[in-house]
Amino acid sequence: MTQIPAPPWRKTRKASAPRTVLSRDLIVATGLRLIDAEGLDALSMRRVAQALDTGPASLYAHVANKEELLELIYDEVMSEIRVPEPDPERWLEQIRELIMQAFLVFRAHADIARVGLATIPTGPNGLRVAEGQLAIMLAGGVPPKSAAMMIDRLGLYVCSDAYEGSLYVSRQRGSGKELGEFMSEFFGQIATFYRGLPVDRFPNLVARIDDLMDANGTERFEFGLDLLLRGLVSHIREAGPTTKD
Amino acid sequence: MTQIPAPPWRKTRKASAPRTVLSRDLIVATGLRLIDAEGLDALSMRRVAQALDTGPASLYAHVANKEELLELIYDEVMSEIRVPEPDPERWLEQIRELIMQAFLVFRAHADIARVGLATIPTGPNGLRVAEGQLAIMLAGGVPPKSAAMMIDRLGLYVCSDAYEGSLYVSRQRGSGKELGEFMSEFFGQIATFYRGLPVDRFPNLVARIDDLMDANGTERFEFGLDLLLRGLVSHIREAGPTTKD
DNA sequence: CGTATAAAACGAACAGCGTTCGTCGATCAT
DNA sequence: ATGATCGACGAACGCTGTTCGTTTTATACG
Repeated sequence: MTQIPAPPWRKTRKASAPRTVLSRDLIVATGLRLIDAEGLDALSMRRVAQALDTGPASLYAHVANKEELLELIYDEVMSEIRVPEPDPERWLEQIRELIMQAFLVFRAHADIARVGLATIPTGPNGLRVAEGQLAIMLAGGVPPKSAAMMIDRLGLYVCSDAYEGSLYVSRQRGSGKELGEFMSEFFGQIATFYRGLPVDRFPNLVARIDDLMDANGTERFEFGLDLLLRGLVSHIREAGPTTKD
Repeated sequence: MTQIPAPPWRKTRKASAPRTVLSRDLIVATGLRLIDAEGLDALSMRRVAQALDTGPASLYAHVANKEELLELIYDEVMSEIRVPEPDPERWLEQIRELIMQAFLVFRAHADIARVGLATIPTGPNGLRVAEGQLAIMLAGGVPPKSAAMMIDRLGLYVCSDAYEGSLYVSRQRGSGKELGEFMSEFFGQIATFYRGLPVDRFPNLVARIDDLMDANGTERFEFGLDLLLRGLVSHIREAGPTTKD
């Protein structure tokens, strides 16, 4: 909902700040900074309050509870996603690029995807991105019902993949090691585990360990995204591309 | 020195109360029962211990920590999934049926999918299911690397969808209402919210609310699964179905 | 049969969590 | 100047996962 900002000519008194000046935006920004720096697990109301040099109770004047704070932070992250003007000729590429962009944004703010997975987007930026996807697909001639479903599935896919990725980051954070070292060590252990499995019960797993292990996160994500988009095209072809609503 | 009589508050021997016999399996079974009955959020080490008429510390003799307990419960749930003997002619249907079966199992034990999403499967049943998928796809002529990726993506998809579904169950549980009533009320609120959005900023969302809202969980899941499988077939056709490893 | 030893069970406690309550102090309209 | 309103905040509640040190039990052995 578009809300009218306070007219700047209204008395800006404020100046004298005897108490610390809290605000919703400041709390959200601080929360996001903490998540980026220390991870979602480290984000507690107490921690945010501490970073703002106050007590936890003070936050509740601006934010209903932790869940609302997380949703606000999530929407703040979504603001980084840019949606293009729909081009009917390039709708498929546009969707692919949009989703890849979202993937990269979630990667950058690793842990925040855990929040998105648990939330129906109602913030301005979440709505903006959904509207953008829908506009692109409708412009490209995707049947409305399929487009609506697709938004849902793509959103789930992006968030869930980023979520999975964030778990490794969490573990790495807990281990204290550097990321590259942690990753190779971790996957080395997994590979060793798989290699030690009884061949009679898991012949294919053991035989294909290298195939199971060698793709990195981005490759896996793009593979799945490619499947979903190929599938959509195939689905449209079959159902008829010019279905009326 | 006068003999001090035994202080009456000193231990009274406790009578002969045969200690409860704990075991890993019993703890896991109890944990699963509690999750089904009260939800994952209600599962604490204290709650499990209480159900077994003991203290939380007693559990740690059989289970390393809460995470390990959850993984054991998760694998226990996976034991309900049956994998068929690979039939090269029917590989695609077999995969589809297997994934749908997993979907239904996760639905039945609502909250457990949250654990699966956070875990690389290393339990016997997780491995069994993965081996089964791989066997079916390899028998069907899917290139090994694609099959390996597919296992990963399908697992992520099933868990993430079930996870999302479990969130509604959690909220319903918290609200105290009956499931059907809660669902229709909840989605009614969402629809109302979307309908109230400013049309100038979100024209397509507002115009397509019914398309966005009307599919139920199972339809959405099958839609996405269909996309992934269509995409796989398309991918194989393009890359060549008989690629050597 | 009595006793030593290892394993399991356990009570209590620690540090941390989200959230609420009641109070205090500052700002603003009158 | 004064009363009302609202943000800031200290303290507390009930909960969490986990650990420590101790007690109790079952088993092995002389």
